[in-house]
Amino acid sequence: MTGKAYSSVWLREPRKATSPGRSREEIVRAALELLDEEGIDGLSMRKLGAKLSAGATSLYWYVANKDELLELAYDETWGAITVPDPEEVGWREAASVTAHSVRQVMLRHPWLAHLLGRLPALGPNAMRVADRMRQTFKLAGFTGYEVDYAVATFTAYIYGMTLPEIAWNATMVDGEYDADAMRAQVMKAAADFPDMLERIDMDTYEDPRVMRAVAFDFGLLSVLDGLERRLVT
Amino acid sequence: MTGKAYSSVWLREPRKATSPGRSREEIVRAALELLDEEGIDGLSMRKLGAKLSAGATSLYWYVANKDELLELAYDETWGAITVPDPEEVGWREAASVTAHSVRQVMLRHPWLAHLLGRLPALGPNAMRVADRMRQTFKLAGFTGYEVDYAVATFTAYIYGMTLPEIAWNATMVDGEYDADAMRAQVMKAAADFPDMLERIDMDTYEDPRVMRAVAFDFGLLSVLDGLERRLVT
DNA sequence: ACCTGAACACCGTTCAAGT
DNA sequence: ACCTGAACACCGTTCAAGT
Repeated sequence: MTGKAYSSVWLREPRKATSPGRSREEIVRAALELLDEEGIDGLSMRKLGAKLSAGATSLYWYVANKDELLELAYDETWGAITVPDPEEVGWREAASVTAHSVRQVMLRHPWLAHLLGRLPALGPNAMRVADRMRQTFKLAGFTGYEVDYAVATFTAYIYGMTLPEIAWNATMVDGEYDADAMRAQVMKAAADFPDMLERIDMDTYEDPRVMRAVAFDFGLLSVLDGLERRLVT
Repeated sequence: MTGKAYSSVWLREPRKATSPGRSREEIVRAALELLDEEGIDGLSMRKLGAKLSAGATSLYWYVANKDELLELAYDETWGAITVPDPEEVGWREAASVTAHSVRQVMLRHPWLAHLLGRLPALGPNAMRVADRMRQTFKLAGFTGYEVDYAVATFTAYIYGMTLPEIAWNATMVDGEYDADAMRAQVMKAAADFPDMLERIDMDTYEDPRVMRAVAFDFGLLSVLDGLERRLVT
């Protein structure tokens, strides 16, 4: 039992770029547009083909399947992330800027939420970011496996915090909800839990955007403090 | 523009349970089996219908659509989570046990990864867990909005850490990969990043399960320490 | 009150056939 | 080397019709 090799776009040679016809870049760019405009369900091979005035199945010449295409689009978004050089700004500042940048990019491309737990991130852009993160936490003083643990904890926080935010935006903002109706209904759901009700009584639904941002900073501070504490003991 | 009301299974009255025919519980149970056995793509209304020796469309009598069914299955899994009473064991112990319990349940139902960022969690079981978590962090000393921030940070960490673990399991274990081939291929992907290569040179792929568990505890300790630090300042 | 089958409007992917 | 259309095996959901 040799097992089948793990497969990913990045581990295969791309079609060599010849001049005529379509190109992989063109296809990925169009896919990104479709994803940003219509979300994860808005991207189908047929629609993408149509957008490029091609048959849906022509795309399979450039890309093995839809997942490969998503991997390419995925990595593209990693390219937009700012990771300052920790040597220049210090590790805490570098980590903080990175965290906010990842959050912003995720909020700008909500369809990323559907890919994060599903596709490997082995593309060059994702690698670049991962490498910089490692440097950041090494500079902080972590060594050996602890560098990985620190990076994992840090990114886990960012993902875990931003994912529900995306979900919220999707159901609330896009769903053009009625704030008061929503509030009443959540109260009903929380009816048996006095502690939950108490919370809802606060002005929770006032300005969710600001709330979310404040919460993010609060948690980020906590996580960085907690990681720093590992260094002194 | 009044906006459409936010909708969720929990906010509608269920069909009243009459004796004959199928029941919502029966359907949800069958759906859970299908999800656990075949994953998120294994659940289709047609397959589920067949499993219950019914026409696929019969299910629409009990459930408005597939998402509602998923919401019900989703909440069912929250029922399996252990949340100790913080008054009895102390807030740090309660938080720690809860974190490990959530991770275990997620690993046992990997399809949860696809729902976490997508569906609201307003079911009774999810509410129970959320309520207990709030109590835990209130006991720790948080007040007002900070209770929410602390809970959000805590759960963000758990989700963010476990999600990639599920993804890893899905591609690696289920894909019955060849460890050495995998290793070589990731090296190729990381070729331009000396820092990444250095990491791969360590015995990273030795026993991922243990590594993951250690990493989880490391991060959990950090997050709880970081949150605790918010209380003293 | 509950269940059905047919039908609609979609999917991703394969493949033989074209240029 | 690149593109095509037809075809296969699926989807979720609606709805008129049955009992």
